[in-house]
Amino acid sequence: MIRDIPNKMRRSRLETEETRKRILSTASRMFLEKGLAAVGTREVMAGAGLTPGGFYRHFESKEQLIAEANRTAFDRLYAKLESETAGKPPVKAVERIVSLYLSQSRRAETPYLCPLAGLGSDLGHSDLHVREVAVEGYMRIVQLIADRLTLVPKAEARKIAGGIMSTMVGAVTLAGIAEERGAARSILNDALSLIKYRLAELKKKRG
Amino acid sequence: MIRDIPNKMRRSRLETEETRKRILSTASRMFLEKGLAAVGTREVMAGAGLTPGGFYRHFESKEQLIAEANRTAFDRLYAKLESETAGKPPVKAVERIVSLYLSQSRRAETPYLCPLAGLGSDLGHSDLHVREVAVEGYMRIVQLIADRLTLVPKAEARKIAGGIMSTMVGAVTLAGIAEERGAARSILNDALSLIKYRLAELKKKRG
DNA sequence: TGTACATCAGTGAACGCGCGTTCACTGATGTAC
DNA sequence: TGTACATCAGTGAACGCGCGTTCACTGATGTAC
Repeated sequence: MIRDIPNKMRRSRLETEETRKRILSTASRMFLEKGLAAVGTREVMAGAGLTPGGFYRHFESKEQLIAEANRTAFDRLYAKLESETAGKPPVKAVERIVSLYLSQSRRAETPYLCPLAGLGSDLGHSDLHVREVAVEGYMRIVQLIADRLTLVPKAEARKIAGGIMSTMVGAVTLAGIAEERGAARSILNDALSLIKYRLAELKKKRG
Repeated sequence: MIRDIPNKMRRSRLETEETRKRILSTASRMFLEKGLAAVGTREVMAGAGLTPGGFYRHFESKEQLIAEANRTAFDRLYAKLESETAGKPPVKAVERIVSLYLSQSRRAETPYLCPLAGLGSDLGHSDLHVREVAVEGYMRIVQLIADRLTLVPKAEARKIAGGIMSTMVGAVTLAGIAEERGAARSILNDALSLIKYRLAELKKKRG
């Protein structure tokens, strides 16, 4: 993982850009797994194969790192949900999104993807810029879902997508608390049932 | 708020018990408002009119305080939801619970009541004991809701209550991020719509 | 009921640690001529 | 194209702060007789 570039070298612009992306990717993963307060700038830099001081060549502060790492996470999540639903019929696409979203967990095979689910309350206590990034990410994903609910008018699709999003965020958050207990599974199942109930009604309308 | 007991006095057992309750009540409020990491033991003690050192006469560690403060918050929430729905018909009672739950916010008039909503992801990153208290609190509230869905079999009522709980927790968490933006209101409205949609079906069945 | 003493709630200073951040330094990169 | 120099990515030690926690101390409470 750590590249074998000799130390104390100035890097080319390309390498600098790659380093920055590596820090963001590392930070994004660590924040989602452990929470914002529990991950320090040293730990992120070490994870990216660097020493503490270099951090401030790329970011002004930890807050800025948090904001950008979350943007990175939202980008990755959005791209995944988009590619996994490409070409699928409307309701099936949404069901796929819900299935993917609800499978986020602390387990290594299905790591957290969405800052809203992995860091929800942390984000609520963060500064304005971090919250803006989070709200923007929320809006984008709600829109992605709404765009796949083509059976109903756009305004209604957006409302339904918003409701689904709240349910998914709550379920993943709660399952994260109840992990390693049977409770986690039933929390996710109950949330899935509620969402499917609403989607079933849409199918009925069409049919 | 601070009682005028002279300093450096040993307190009677009654006073000691009152002090402990005051610390828990203060901590509970502060944690819900600011998050677990952002509130220190000093700040809690000062809020309760005490000095830092006294903390360890009542609690073994900050983790223990967190666990007990959350239990206190769940007790208060449960009591409120119970008293506010006493004597109400089934679906109306659940609608009342949903309305109360969704009105939690950072505003002083409607402070956070539920650790799951105010501290969700923080709890997921806490130690086992804290998570156990949270899961227990979750279970109690789900059961409270299920007990008010008498129109359907108990197992189904529990599933529906679980789904509603995820939706509410997610919505309040997201609204907390989007605060001071129009988004917060629409997040809560969309969640309410999804829940009402499910409850409407129950009423239909009965009628 | 009165006296002597151990208990322990609360004080406030101090400890040690980890954190975000700063800084002097290094030396290849990129640029100016 | 070649040379001289400013730039700046990365290093690793250090700073300062706030945190959780500890501790010697105080003196009223509660208890033993």
